[in-house]
Amino acid sequence: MAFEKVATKVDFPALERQALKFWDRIGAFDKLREKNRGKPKWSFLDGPITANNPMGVHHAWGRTYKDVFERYFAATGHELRYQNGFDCQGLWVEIEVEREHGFKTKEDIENYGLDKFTEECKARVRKYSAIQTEQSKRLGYWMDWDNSYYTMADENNYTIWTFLKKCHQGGYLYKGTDVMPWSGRAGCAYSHMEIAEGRKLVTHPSVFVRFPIRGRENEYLLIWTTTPWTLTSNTGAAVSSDLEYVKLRAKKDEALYYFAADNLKYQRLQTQYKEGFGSQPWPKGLPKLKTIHQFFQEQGGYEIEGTIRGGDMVGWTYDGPFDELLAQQHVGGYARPLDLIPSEQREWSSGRDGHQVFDPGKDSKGESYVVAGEGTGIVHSAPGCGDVDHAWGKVHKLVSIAPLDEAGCFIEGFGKFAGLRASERETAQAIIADLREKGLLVAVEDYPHIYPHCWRTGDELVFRLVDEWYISMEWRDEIKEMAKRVNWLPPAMRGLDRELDWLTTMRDWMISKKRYWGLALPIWECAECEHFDVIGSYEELKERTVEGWEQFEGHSPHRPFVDRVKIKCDKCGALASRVPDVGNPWLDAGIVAYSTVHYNTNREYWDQWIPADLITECFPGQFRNWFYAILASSTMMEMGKEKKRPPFKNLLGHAMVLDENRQVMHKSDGTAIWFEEAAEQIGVDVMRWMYCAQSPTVDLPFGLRHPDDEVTVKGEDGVEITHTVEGARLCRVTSTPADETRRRVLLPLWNSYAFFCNYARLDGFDPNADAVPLEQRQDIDRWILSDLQLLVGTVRERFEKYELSPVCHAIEKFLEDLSTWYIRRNRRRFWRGASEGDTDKLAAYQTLYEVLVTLAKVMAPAIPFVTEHIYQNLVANRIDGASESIHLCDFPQADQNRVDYDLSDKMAAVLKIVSLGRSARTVSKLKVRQPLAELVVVPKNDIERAAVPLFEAHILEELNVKKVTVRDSVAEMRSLEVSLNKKLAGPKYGRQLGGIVAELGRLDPDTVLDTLEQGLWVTVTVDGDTINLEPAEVNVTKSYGDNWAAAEDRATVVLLDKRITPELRNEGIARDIVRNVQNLRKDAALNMEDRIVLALRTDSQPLKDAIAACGDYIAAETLATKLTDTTFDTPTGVTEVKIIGQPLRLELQKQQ
RNA sequence: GGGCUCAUAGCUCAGUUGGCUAGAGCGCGUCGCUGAUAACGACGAGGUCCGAGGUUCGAGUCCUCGUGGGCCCA
Repeated sequence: MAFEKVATKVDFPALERQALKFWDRIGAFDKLREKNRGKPKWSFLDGPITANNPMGVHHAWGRTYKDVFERYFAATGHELRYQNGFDCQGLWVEIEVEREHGFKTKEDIENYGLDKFTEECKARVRKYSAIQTEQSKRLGYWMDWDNSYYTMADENNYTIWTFLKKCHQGGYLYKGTDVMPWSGRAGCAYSHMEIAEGRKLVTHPSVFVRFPIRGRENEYLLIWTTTPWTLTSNTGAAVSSDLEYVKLRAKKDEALYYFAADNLKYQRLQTQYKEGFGSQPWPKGLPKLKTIHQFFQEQGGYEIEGTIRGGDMVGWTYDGPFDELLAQQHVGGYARPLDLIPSEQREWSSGRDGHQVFDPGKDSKGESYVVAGEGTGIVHSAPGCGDVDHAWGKVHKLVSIAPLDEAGCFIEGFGKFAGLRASERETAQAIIADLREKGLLVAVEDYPHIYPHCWRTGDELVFRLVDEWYISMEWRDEIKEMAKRVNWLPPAMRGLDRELDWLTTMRDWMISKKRYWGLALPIWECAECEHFDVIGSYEELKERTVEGWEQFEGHSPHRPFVDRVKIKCDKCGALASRVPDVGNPWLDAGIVAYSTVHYNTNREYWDQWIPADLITECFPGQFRNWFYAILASSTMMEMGKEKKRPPFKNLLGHAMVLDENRQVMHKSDGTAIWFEEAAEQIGVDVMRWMYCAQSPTVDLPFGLRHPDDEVTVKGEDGVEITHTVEGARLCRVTSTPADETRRRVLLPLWNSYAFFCNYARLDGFDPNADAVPLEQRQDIDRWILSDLQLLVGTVRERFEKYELSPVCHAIEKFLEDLSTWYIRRNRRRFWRGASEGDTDKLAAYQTLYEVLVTLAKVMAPAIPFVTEHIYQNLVANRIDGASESIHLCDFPQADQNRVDYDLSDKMAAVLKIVSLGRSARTVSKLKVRQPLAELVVVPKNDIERAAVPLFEAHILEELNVKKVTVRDSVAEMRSLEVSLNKKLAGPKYGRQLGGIVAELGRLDPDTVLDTLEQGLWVTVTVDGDTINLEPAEVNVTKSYGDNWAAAEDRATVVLLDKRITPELRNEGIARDIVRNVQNLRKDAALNMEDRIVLALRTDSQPLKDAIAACGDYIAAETLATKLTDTTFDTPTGVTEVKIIGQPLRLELQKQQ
């Protein structure tokens, strides 16, 4: 069966949709799994994708990696699991469901009903996981889509219970108080992992406040803060013992102030004022910050009365700014009842009685915590309002005063501030007014800084003392050991270093969240004695239930049903209830190396698939998210085992997808590109190649979405798509990088394939014919086949190392050689008319056929669609016993016996010589159509020397010369002129310049050239001085006379004979005529094989001469049966052209 | 202030264990090819490989110190 004709214009998205249908029809994926069943396993573990929104192009990079590696390892004969994962639980889902209902507060949810609410969360996850599944299929992502895992599944949740029980058994699980970033709107704390998402530049009123020192009349500590509300809860003032503090006497009221000497004239945020905060500029209209010196000058001036070391201030006590508040007067701190305050703190004095100056000491690197700089060198400390303060307070016995409730508002005990929301601007103003009234306010200013915000509600976060559940990180060293057993890729990312860095600095892991939709923490706490226990499985819970089981049974372990189950307290026998908190979602994702591989339910299966060979995800954030969570989970699950298993062997990270201008794309401003927009406008193969070829360390500038330019794209079966699944209007997407990729990779591949097919089809090439033995093929055939083996070897090697970008670059290089040299050089072998027993032509077909088929197989993992199309036309149904789909074929093997390094070197030499020859033509303005008599090559080595005769025919044809000769030296054809580079030498030698020039002229030019080529200095003697001239200071100009055009590359020289004889002139004209006739044939829509009669009319004698001399050549090249100078009555084609500036009329008549 | 990371052509980036005469694409300029042709190619200009030291026979590559960007954490 003949090959199908291939159009040179191609609609890639349409072709991709055909391939999808084809795979569906033949059940390609199932057949692949069947083929590989029982073979060695290659295990991929998917990091769950958040099933909360449709997929954008930023998701597609990682998903492409996943598919490409899976396809490669399937093609090399491995059994795979193909399990995709969806991340289902957490605040992000709640927020969207809340939004749909217009809920504002947590009460709204409780009033609505937890059962209905969590059911809707589940429904949302199901909806978007279905959408993402469809989108992923369009990406060509081959997965076992009916078997995706969901982190909300029972097995996932119960396996986390197992994990948490192990934590508890190890003594690592505890309930703690800490100061956590808290969102009043969301009503919950954020773990430190999460707050990074919402950091924004904002301006807050910051205050300089004075604290009266007790026992020192009219003397004050000067402190500074950007959060005035925390002053209500001040209990301490931190200084550095090593720092020098000034005593400043203000003239206004004779008050004496203490603060760090360096701060007096310190210009705060000076860099930011000039250069902005990272990428964000200094806020418009905000004045530059003043120095403390300026404040006091403006208030009447000051005098410095001396200095004091911080160490001498430690132990001083002072009056707090809000000592009148009830909260400040409560022994042991506020606002917890005394019996819930840790016992060692119960004796501590109240805030009011405990205000003191202390030195928090130095950090692990020996640096003081308190430094001069932004503030005053005296740091206001409120252990109930700041995490650092909290830690200091524990050490220095400063009580915690916690002013805020769940909504972020002041509680009772804070006087007139009760009920005010801490993050409101008015609250700060009320505090400031109060300070002013009391005479404690020294200065107020607007201060810009980057401050954490709730990443979902946009609320400013406040720091709040909370009860939360923690996993202690005492075992962090064991996680580090686990991290070290993993191969972190790409090496340039230094992933291990980053992870170890995180593991070193990370705090205890806060795993609770006071919300509704998520893992039910399996912690049951006794209402009477506060004893708690952790349940490790469904069975264990069932066993220990004393109440509520019947209400829970049959439900997933989610709120509210699991909350109904009560157990008996081990300690006091009272009823214990589940703590109402849900779990941190990274627990859900962290456990998947156990839960989804059935650790608890099918250990044998788990044994076979873990550790996974590969995980791959987008880098930013994952070191403290999934990479961390999965390592921590596995470390705990393996604890106590003799042979501890890492969850995976290789971790491949990649950078982010940005827009074409390297800006982050946002859903909110319409710049985020939806997957289907890109897929149907750009084409998935193109996108996939972009992702694969990109270095994983570099952000990918994908393209641009034009939110004002709405488009309609054709989907499957030609159905028009106008909106995304979520209802967003489809918009135009442009991408210069994608256009370039298509032009540079996909089109050359396509054109090469089309070229082959269209000739093979006319010639009736039979791919099943006996192969022409290698030794009977041309050298150029053996060369491309040799390079093909090398390519296959390289690709396999890089794939095994998970280095996709070099795979693509090697393929691109090969494709370029194929397209611009092999096919270009061999075109005539395919064109020439069919004749029996033309072995050389058959060899050309067989060579190109093999190259194309192998190349398609090599490229198939990356671009599965177009390679399938090529395979279907070239192989399937044409070769006996061929696989049905390219993705059912084995990945090519390199055949070392066909590698010929010597031949590759020689071909590289030819390419260089030809390039030099073209260069010589270019500089002499001798176009290639003009034949020339001779090319002289002076080779630089034996490879070049041998390459010239070996590939003589190609050189002659490519450069259009009559002969090529090799010479060992061109010294006799060359004249040299030595001169001085006066621009360099002038300033250096001054007056001696003239002498140097004269001396240079006396030297033997060949010797000078020889010296320079060895990189040596040229020595001359001027007026008795020996002068050594650098190579750069001496120029040697070479010339080869009027008859030769030269080009050289170091030792390689080519010379082109410029002399055009009348015969050569005629031939050149003939070639110009042929070219114009060919154009005319094409314009007249003739078929390649159509015969013509050709009429050439001209008054120009040179043209007539050329036609007379080369008529046979012209006729043969243009398939003219006859040449004439009489025009036709009804010509098939007519044109007037100019050859060497002379007019010529061309007419042709098609022969029937 | 600390950690990580980056710095190579006008732009975006390659550059393996040190072996380099430092490359590619885009852009720019000049030109060519002409039955793969709405495709394609060649040639050219353009680099103190951020700076300074060091190790080495040899450094874009390794080390130290700076400078400047980015990210993260305080």
